[in-house]
Amino acid sequence: MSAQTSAATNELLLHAEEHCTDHGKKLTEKRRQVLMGLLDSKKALSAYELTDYCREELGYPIQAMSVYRILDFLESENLVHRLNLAKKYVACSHIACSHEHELPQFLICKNCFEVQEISIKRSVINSLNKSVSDVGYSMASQQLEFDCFCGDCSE
Amino acid sequence: MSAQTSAATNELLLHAEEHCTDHGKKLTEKRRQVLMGLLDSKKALSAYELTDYCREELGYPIQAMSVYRILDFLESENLVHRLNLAKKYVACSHIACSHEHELPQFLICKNCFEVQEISIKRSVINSLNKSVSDVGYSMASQQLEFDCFCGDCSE
DNA sequence: CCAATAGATGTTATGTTATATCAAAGATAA
DNA sequence: TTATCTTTGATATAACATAACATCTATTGG
Repeated sequence: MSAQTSAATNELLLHAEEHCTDHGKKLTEKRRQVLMGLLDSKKALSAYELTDYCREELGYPIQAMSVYRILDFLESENLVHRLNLAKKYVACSHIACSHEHELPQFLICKNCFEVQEISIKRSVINSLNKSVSDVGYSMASQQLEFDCFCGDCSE
Repeated sequence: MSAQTSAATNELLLHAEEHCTDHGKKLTEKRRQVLMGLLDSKKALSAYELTDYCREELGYPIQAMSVYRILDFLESENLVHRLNLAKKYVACSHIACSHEHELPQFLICKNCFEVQEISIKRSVINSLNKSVSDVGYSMASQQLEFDCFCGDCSE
């Protein structure tokens, strides 16, 4: 539909659809459009930016409320990650992978909101968990987020 | 003024005042009140919660706008930390320390917003920085925040 | 001491992110 | 095909945050 929507994006959307049906869920048209928006965008988008992007760039008008609901759904299906620090959302970079992946860590450029999904060494994560449990706490999630500057935006 | 304001809090307020004057800044009455609110509270507070706390618990009415400005000031003086993940604020736990401290890391209980300020081992931080620079990024801040559960709130 | 100035706070408006609620539309199943 | 469940629309509101300008207060130079 959209000029921006590449063959690669369509390939990923097929994977996402299969992923959903495998779980007895449906990748409806609207859900597809929101995911397409995130896949086509090269950076993290807020829910409201995503409504604009869908409407203006993809030609799919959608309401912010629906976007929030759909993001919740996509996140529950592990197709999308919510970045709490940036208050933005990104498509999972492993949609096409069939295997289970480790929990993701995200580097978010504070300037341009480009997002890099990385895997930190298990030993480092374990050290972190140790520091946390030493004071009687436990990690609520192993999904870590770090405010960064990307190569282009480094001062 | 307030029943809750302990001798320990007053001691810390004196340190804070001295700290400000050393930098040619003033810990005004309102700034003092906001800091007192954070010191008296055992958990992280949002700016709006802080206005309520100051008014209801300490008897100092203050507007949310002023609280935001004052929090900016107190943060610039390193007397207060802004927790981006929780969107809340805490008094620095090292106000009474005269020495320079390492950059802080925070464990924030997702349930009750109790905050634990810890120091993660330098080697772990270095490993993290390495993982980040490996993909061409750089950390925007070494102040790390982790969503956790405290001992009481652990499932 | 007083006027000029800088700094702090008051006040109002608005922007951004997110949730709650109920109605309508669409899909699924008995 | 009617009943039910899921999805989406629509509206309202909450929570968090900043912008802009007015007013008040403290400081300082004359």
